[in-house]
Amino acid sequence: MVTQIISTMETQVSNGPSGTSLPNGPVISSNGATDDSKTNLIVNYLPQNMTQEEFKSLFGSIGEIESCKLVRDKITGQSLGYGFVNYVDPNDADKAINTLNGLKLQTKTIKVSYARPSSASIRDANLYVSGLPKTMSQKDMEQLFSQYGRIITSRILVDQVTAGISRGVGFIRFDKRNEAEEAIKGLNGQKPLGAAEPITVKFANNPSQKTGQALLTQLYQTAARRYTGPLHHQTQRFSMIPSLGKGPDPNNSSKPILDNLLNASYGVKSSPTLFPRFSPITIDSMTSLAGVNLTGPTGAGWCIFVYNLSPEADESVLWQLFGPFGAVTNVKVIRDFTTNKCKGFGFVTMTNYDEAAMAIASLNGYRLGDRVLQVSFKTSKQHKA
DNA sequence: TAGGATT
Repeated sequence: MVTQIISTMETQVSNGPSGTSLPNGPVISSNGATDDSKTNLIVNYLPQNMTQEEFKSLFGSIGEIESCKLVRDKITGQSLGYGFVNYVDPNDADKAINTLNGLKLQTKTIKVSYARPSSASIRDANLYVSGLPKTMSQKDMEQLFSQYGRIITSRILVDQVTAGISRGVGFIRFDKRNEAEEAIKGLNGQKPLGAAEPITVKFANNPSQKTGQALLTQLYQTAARRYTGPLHHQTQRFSMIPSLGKGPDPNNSSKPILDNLLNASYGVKSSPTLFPRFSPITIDSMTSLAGVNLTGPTGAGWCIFVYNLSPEADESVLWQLFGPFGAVTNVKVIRDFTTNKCKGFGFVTMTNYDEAAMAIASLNGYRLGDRVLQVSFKTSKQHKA
């Protein structure tokens, strides 16, 4: 059965660093070791096909990175959908959380938060819960489990076809493994207050522990994508565009992501009716232009010219706009040297032609606040201008 | 009855 995630509600407990802070630069403790609790971030819910390079490019647009790593499966090399970014400056880590947490990339909404110090005690602390009453919300479930420790994430799976009815199964990740153990002891086989049936609580399987068949399937898909490009879900991708006009994801408790940065242009009435719908004609006409006077796809990918950005626009705006369409390798806002304000345009590099074409077809003419964007493949003529 | 949260 097809399922989807209800949400990735944040817990009330802060995941932030503790201890004394310095205004700038790495924090050095008395024993000489660097304390990266204010610079090291964990990034979750990354798109499956995002590469290390794209990952670095996205987070490097915020500030200087000390190190970053997209975590991969040791055997298949596939992304595990999360990674770490350690900034040089704690202020940039803070900025990355404020501007990139909640960013929509393809079908995912990424989560950016401080990484907890690595420790054996925080591993294998994820629980699988089944037999939950269908009426139990994510909050209800957290309330039930929170007596056993600090909850890092929780989710309830829902049926897609019945528009979000709980399937009665979910996950609870505790901060510490021993907290998860206590929750199993206390809740497995117990009936929640008012429930007719007892719930089952056990350690979740590690998602990377796949069956041989699943591994083969994954390897096959990986190989197939090398030749045919990523699988496309155009309807899904397009359905995300009107959401640009709706502001931050209400399921994500991050601060209003881009509102401040964009003169609240995401928050006001960016009418979906003004949004140019997918047009096969548009795509065909662009396809016919390929190779005529475009700069792509040399090396890094297809370069896209974005015109009529506001003076306040920054790189995260471009990630926000183009990320949902596919692999973005680089974004650049062109700024005035003296004022550091955006000069009204920028560039985006996308790996795949069809994803770039789709982004252009969708975003050219898109109203961003009180501005109408002009989006096209970068041409040699524009390059000279 | 199945998510990609610790390099």
